[in-house]
Amino acid sequence: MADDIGAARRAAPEGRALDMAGLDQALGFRLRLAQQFVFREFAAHFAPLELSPVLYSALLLIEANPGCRQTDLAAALGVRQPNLVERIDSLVQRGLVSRSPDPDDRRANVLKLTPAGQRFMVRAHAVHDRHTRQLIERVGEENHDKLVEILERLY
Amino acid sequence: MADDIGAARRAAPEGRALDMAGLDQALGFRLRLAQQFVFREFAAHFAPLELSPVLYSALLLIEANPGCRQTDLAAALGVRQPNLVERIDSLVQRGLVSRSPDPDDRRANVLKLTPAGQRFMVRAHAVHDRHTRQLIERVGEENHDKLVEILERLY
DNA sequence: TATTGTTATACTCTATAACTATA
DNA sequence: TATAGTTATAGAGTATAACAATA
Repeated sequence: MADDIGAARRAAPEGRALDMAGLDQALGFRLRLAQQFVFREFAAHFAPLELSPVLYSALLLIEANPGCRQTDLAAALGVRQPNLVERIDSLVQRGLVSRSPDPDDRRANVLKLTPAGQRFMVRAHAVHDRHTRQLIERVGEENHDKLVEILERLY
Repeated sequence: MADDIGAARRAAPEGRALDMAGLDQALGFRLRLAQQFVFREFAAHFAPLELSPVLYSALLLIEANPGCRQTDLAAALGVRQPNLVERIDSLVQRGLVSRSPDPDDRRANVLKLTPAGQRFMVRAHAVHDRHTRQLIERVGEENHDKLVEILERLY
């Protein structure tokens, strides 16, 4: 008997599970783990396209709003302007986005997809569809939709 | 008329709202904004205690699992061991946690709350309760519970 | 050989202040 | 005066590799 207990202990040396003390019912804790998971899945899907969530979101909004300005894009993405500059730089350098001064307001830049950027987005949309379908498979379509609805209400 | 349009434009210089192109229905996008919001609220509530979400979670688990090891704590928190070391350091330096070598396995450390740490957690629990009640007020209790349930299923 | 804790390091995301050029 | 974009910088959070001590 004592040997069996010892064997069980040796067979499970991956560490002892802790009493979670209700932490697993805390919204902030769940949000952090869930976001880590979803972003890891996103990164795995989008690795071939070398797109982070914010880069994909930026391309998506520029596609839907050709001629938009960086200020409005930052506000829509929930990112500060200074943190958007280098990311736009990278999209311009990759030939996906054009940034040109707005003739009506020469302080502002006008953002558009280049033809290469438009072709690139065909692939990106397909990858995002696969990513989304995988998430829906994981939690069920009702739960997925409910999740988005409540999260939208939260913020 | 033209003057009115001009006035309306000047009265709303906060920027133009963009076509969100379905981005606001994307789970990853919603998760990012929701987590930003919840963490900001958390930070506002816990500023007097100088606790980040991970620091509070660590204290909570040490309180519920006196004598636990850093490996198991890191696994429970969803954090890598190297990233936990300095945070434990700070809790030890603040006199809230004691870290002593495990006599049964001298590679390992044993973590416990100090008496000061136990007193500190009375305040921390009260602050977390207020934080949680505010989140529940925002989305409703049913939605809050549903949210935690689905997020738990997601990860 | 494998594991615990640690150090060093790097990369990302986020935040603010201050600058420029325009308005 | 205020705004658009930029630069510089600082602070979290997270990731891996490699090491010493111990099992």
